[in-house]
Amino acid sequence: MGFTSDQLHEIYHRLDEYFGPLNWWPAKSPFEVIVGAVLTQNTNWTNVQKSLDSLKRANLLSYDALLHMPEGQLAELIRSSGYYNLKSRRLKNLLEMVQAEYGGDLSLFFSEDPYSARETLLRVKGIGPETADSILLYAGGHPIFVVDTYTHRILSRHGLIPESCDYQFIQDLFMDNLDHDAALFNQYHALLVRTAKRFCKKREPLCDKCPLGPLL
DNA sequence: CACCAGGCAAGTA
DNA sequence: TACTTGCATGGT
Repeated sequence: MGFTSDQLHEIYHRLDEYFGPLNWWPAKSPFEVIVGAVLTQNTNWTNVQKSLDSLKRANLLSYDALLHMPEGQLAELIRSSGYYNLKSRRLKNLLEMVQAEYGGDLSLFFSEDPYSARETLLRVKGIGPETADSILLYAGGHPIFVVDTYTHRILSRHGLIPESCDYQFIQDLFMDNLDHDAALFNQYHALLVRTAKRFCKKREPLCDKCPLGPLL
């Protein structure tokens, strides 16, 4: 396919000029980013924010509090995020891994080589590629590109990739053609999400107001 | 009322 | 390997 690194750079520059800096997941602790990354699986962020507020209001948004909290109590506190039983278990799986393998030291975990850390995250039940990569990029500051349904939708709707390509293919597309720069990957992913929400909604045709243009 | 939202794992053939 | 289904709340 005629997909060049020039096109990936062009997309970035058009969106960056249109939206400006989006400053995603700013001023939050790595721990809070991790919790949010699990809670937001297939779920609107406003629902996740309610859960984070509940935890914070109860003074329970901390590594030790969540690690030791009964699974059922955690489920109640994150109820608004949906799939709360599942996500309670998934959060605990993640914290228990950090406890067992890094003695509960998150910064030690993030000091690992990002590709090793990614394999470790993917071994945790409930942590898939998008959640793992969000944690590595937005909590760990590692230059790992995050792919999501929006990324897939924008590229496929503009005819740049086949509908059928998988997570790894799309991630490789970005990581093989862009500098491995965490700030760039952060902003690029945020731009794609913003663009999809405004101009590339599900079950709608190609939008002629998209800053990428109908043809790119 | 139907549909969507920053997924993932388990089951089926 | 390639589909399908369960998980669940809250906003539009």
